[in-house]
Amino acid sequence: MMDWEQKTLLNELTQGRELTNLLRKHLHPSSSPHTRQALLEKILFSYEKALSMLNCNGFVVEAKPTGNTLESPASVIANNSSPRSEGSDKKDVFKKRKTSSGWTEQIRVCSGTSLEGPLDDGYCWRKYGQKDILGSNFPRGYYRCTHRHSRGCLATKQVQRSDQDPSIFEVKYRGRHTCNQASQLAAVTTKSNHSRQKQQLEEKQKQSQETFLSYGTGLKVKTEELDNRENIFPSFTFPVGSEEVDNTGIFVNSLMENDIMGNLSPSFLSPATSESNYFSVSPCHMGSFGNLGQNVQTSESDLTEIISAPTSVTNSPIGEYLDFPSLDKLEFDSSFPFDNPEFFL
DNA sequence: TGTATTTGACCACT
DNA sequence: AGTGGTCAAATACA
Repeated sequence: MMDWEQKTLLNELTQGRELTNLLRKHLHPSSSPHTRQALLEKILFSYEKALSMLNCNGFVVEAKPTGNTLESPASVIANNSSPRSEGSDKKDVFKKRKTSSGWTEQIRVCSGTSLEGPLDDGYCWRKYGQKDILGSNFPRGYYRCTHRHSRGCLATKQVQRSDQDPSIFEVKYRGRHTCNQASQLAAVTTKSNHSRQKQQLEEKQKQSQETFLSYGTGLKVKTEELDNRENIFPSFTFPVGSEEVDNTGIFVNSLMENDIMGNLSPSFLSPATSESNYFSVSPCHMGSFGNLGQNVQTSESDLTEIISAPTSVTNSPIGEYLDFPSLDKLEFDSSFPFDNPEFFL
């Protein structure tokens, strides 16, 4: 009997296949390029989500030996080989202990004088565990996305209060949020007026800014070193055919929402100093707090703001990721092996 | 009553 | 064997 993850995986793959067939029908020159691009993004998202699920469940999709993957490249083994599933009446789940190398992001949040706990980072988290950690005065809380089951979102995070400064919460993010990508893509495909999007976003930012202010001052976020950055983009692919700026915007939009906004939740933070890994919260992006939930759409213009942040962030992992949207300047050789499956691994 | 949190137990990893 | 991550039943809460 299939569990929900398998169903979700199957659905994503099936959807990818159907969308690919649909795209094939739209390859006719008379078809709208926007439609093709939208279909392409949906296909990419479906496969991205499926691959993400596989990565998080003990499969290794990465073909390249990176030395930082969760498992060796040779261990492309299905999770049903787990000892726990053998001769056990417990639920057939794969429970693999995650090592530090599996973390995709480490963020330190200081909520100033408030000791109420870490800030809402814009996503809905559900606590599923708490553990006393050796050498730490405070227990570590384990959270996963509220929409893990309903939308197959595999994002998780750990929150632990700092021993040195109890007002500091160390937040480690893992996995990407896929729970809001569908609505995001739908919004992109149905909206062509970006200025209107920006206007709507600004309104939301304005409304939620008051909420942010209630959190107090002194918020800072520190990005830690990423042990294996390929986990952030486990199957990163370039957009195919960037003949239009809008198309690239769609790509950036979806990718940012999926990977940056998911893995690096406080990605709306702007760099505070050029030499520090600390990020101060820029009020202009704080609209993301509290209401950047599953259905909030991030406009291209807003993303551009984030992306075009000073290059000083290149010292940080976030900065490096924020640099990638300059892909819109990339040009692909017509001989680029898109038909080579290895490229997509 | 549905949803979120707590918490002890289980299990993988080192 | 110790430690940390996750599960799931019990409990709390709106």
